[in-house]
Amino acid sequence: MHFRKTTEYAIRVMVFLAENAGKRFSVSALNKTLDIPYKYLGRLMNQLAQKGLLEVTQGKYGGYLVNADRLSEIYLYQIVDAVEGLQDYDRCILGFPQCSDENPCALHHLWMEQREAIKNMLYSNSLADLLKGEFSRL
Amino acid sequence: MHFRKTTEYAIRVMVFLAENAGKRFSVSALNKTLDIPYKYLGRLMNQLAQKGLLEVTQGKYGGYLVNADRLSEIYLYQIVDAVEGLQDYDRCILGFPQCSDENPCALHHLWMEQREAIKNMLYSNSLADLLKGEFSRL
DNA sequence: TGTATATTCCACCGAAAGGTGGTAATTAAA
DNA sequence: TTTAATTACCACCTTTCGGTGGAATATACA
Repeated sequence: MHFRKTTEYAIRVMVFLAENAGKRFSVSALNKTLDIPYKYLGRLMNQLAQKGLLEVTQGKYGGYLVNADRLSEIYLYQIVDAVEGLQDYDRCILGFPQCSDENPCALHHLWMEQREAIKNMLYSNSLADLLKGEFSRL
Repeated sequence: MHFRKTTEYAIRVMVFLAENAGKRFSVSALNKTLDIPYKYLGRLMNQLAQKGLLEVTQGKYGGYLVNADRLSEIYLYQIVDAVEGLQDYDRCILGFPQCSDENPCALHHLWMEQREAIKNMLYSNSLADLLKGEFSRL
């Protein structure tokens, strides 16, 4: 049970940029401080920028940044969605396509609880919440 | 956020054998009813048998079974451990090696809650609990 | 003891995730 | 207008996971 490594990277970068909101960082700067492979990070940053999760400027002195006034609009689920998608959170843990509340598999209720709790965590916490250290629950 | 496919397969088989405790099934029988690739399943069954999670007899009319009186001794965490290991449940969600309760990353407390809840689910529910549909929490 | 039906074991194949290399395009500023 | 620093893009490499093929081994029973 784990997030993809790429998702881990994405959250790491976004949290870092949130902590340094408004400042612009090049890929090589991020690479040095965050210990994420340079080239792979470059591709990831591009992906996050295209999803609108951060702002990018090209050319010399260019780089990536997150604006301070956007921190409360960027939720964890958006980061996860941008890199690995959210499909997993609607899937039967045993992979039974017919599994549902009405026709539950042996782990359905048990798993639903966990899955919904995680979903809730992802949907109710923005970057701003993380920085404050005051976490939200729906 | 998901279990490996192999873990899904393992839980699926174990739950099925639990529901049919005491009966012996060949790989091809399991393959037909559980929709898991024949050859891959064979390897998985062998692995589960070696971990002591089920009993196997070789040769004609051989196959795999779980004894009814062992259902309350086999916990979900053992199945997960047998196939993908339990390392993930002690890892920082951002991959920071120095992350701890004293020196938490921005998601530490939030993530700990979820992680511990899942751990708790895995450690407190046996196959017997699943069949009864009466789930346990520590 | 021969045969059919099993598991076991080993090597390989294929797809997906993670990671690298090279070059083109973009831009600030000397 | 040239140069340096940067992102963007494309193709490829490596590792891991999921999956397959085939032969060796075990065993019930006719």
